[in-house]
Amino acid sequence: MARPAGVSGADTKQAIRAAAIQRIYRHGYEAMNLRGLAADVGLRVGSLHNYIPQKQEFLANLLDEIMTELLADFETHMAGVSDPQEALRQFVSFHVQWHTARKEEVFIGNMELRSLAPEQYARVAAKRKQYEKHLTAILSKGKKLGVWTIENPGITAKAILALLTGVSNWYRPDGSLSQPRLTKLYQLMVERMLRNP
Amino acid sequence: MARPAGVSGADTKQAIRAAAIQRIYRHGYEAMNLRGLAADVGLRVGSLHNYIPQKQEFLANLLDEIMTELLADFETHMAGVSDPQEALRQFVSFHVQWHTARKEEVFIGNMELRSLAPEQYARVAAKRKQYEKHLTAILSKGKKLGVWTIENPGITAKAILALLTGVSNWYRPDGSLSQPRLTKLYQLMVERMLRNP
Amino acid sequence: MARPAGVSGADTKQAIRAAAIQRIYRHGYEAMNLRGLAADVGLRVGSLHNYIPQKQEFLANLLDEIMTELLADFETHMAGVSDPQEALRQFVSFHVQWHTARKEEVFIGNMELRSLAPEQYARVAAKRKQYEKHLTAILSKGKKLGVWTIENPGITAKAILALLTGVSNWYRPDGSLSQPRLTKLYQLMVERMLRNP
Amino acid sequence: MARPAGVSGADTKQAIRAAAIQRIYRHGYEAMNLRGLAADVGLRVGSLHNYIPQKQEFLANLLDEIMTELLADFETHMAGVSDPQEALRQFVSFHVQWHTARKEEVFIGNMELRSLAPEQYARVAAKRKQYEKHLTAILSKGKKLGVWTIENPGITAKAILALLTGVSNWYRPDGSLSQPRLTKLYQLMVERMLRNP
DNA sequence: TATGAATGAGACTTCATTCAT
DNA sequence: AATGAATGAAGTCTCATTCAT
Repeated sequence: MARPAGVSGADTKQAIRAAAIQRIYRHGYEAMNLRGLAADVGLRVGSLHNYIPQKQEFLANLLDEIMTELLADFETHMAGVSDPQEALRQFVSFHVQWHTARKEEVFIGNMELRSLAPEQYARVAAKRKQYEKHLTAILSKGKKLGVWTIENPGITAKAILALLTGVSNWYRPDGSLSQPRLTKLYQLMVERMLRNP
Repeated sequence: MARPAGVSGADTKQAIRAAAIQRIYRHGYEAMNLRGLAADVGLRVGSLHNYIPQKQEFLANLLDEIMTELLADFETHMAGVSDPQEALRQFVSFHVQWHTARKEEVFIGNMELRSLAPEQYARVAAKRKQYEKHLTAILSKGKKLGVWTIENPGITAKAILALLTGVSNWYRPDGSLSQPRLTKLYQLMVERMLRNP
Repeated sequence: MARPAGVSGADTKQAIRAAAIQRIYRHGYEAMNLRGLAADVGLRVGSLHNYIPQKQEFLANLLDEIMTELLADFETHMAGVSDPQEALRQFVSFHVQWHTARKEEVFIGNMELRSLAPEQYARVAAKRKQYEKHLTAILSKGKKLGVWTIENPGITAKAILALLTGVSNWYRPDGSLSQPRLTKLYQLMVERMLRNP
Repeated sequence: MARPAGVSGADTKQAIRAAAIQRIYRHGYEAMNLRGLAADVGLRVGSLHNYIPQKQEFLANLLDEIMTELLADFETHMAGVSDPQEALRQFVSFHVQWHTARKEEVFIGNMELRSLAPEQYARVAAKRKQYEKHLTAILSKGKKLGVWTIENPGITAKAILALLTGVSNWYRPDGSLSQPRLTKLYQLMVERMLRNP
């Protein structure tokens, strides 16, 4: 069959992206086969190749897009904030929100780096590092201003990121904990960790 | 061909286990192919089936063994400790040590659950949950005794686990940070998080 | 989309033909894919089907056209020649010229017969045979008149054809050898082969 | 099924080689699909990959082997011959014999070079060139000694090769022409081409 | 006339697995 | 215990072809 009436390529592309994210999240990139992905969006496997010429490139682009969006959203969120204590609160609220709202994406963004070719890896890992550096910078600034006691801002940043990212492992939007309450909890934990004695 | 002189089946089995852990850690279970695994230990793929009759079962057993060892080691480590503050310190030191010394194993123990069949999954996940419950119990006890301010021990346990487990993402044994210093750092962070105001 | 200004269907058809000859010459009919052919002439593969409804038929027509042109040009070239020695000289000059000027076409005309369906094959091969018969007739006539010593005109014709056609394997129009000189060389070689002792 | 009783890999390898030569000869490398090749030798397509890991490499090796054997046989045949007239006679008899006895192989050795990757091409083409140089050397020597009138030994070598190789296009071992007679015919044609006037 | 979307057949290749030796 | 030979299912990808727009 040729092109069905009223079908737009852009819609299909979005559907494929969404389906791929779910499959990669649940079973990993290697286990995501194109046959299943095609079925998810109502295509035959041959048709998928109009949208995914190479599975490997598709993954690299997907991860790159995710990290790019994360960074862009982050910069929007943090615009105009300079006080480190406020910046940290905003960082936590941003991170918790993104990592609960788009947990599948951040999960594969962290996990499937290992499935990339070296050059692709470098491209995406650099963006991941950049995000981490934003947090390190906030901590360093607070340390310099004396608002927190931090011995090693680099390690502390990694620890905070691990702590916060862990939320995506268990949070359920339909659970008993509201987003604002959740954010508050994590802000408290992080602030206590840095508190002057 | 007959068995080459000086080679014991038990040695080969250990070598296969070690090679498999490295491969799964680096590229995931789905991407670990038996041909490559066989090559790692100097066998042909046909011979591997003397040790690994089924790839899927092999993974399930591997994950089960890892969790079993973790729990056994944990119980040994914690024997005779009952004070919650001391218990928490010991939990942190144990966890950090295990998750740096055997980071590949804990990583695949967390990640590759998704590659298990439902029944296998249940078996392993139960042990993982059991480990988490040990921490929750410590926190609950401390809360009851009033040594910490904890609103939700369940969530706090998850947060602490995420925080601590994160160490396996970046720690290098040949880096500048010694194990005791690392442990001390994480103990401090965790204690501050729970400290009464 | 509508037809771009200044583009005529006949031009496109010629461009496709030229591009196809180059691709078939260089990598063979089976390796010529329509996507690449379309790209060569600035079209998408879907548009190509306005000009090439069936790849297989396209090849058959192409080969048929080539042989038809060869025969027509040959008959024009040979008009009015009847003396066998002069006829042979004209045959050589014609063949060398055609097989250097249009070497891609004669090459695929010889090689890609095997890619035709039986019925298509018969149609084209008959024309090829007809060309060979012209040479055989010249040789037979010369033998009867006693101007050459030829034992087997059929085999000799095949040998001369192979000898002459070989020129297309190595001749470069921008090389050091001029067309007239080249023709003279081959005329000499052929005449010597047939010379009375 | 596993290994059938009494099957040797070496036999299978030879059978595959023979079947591949026939298929490539008849329809070209691109049109030779592994499914059909497997069927020819009574295997499933998956089994074929024990012998042909990569189709492309297989072709390159095949062509390389053919040229290597041709050169080796040639050197054996020409051992101890130094007089150029005798050498030319021996060249013709060798070439005609090889190109009738193994015409499929020489055909694909000539034709399928174009299906090779550049590096593979260079490897095989060098051997082809080497063979041609043997003939050029014979002609040059005869020219220097004054036994033949040759203006351009390079072109003459190409012409002779084309003439001789053409035999593989039409010779049938079960035809009316015996091998010795055939050889004699071609020796005569070649000698006449070079004869002093 | 040109395009983009879709198809289905078939290509090469990978892989876990089986089993006679 | 190890190997080589074979299998079949499944994987990614290519391609000629169709057709609504």
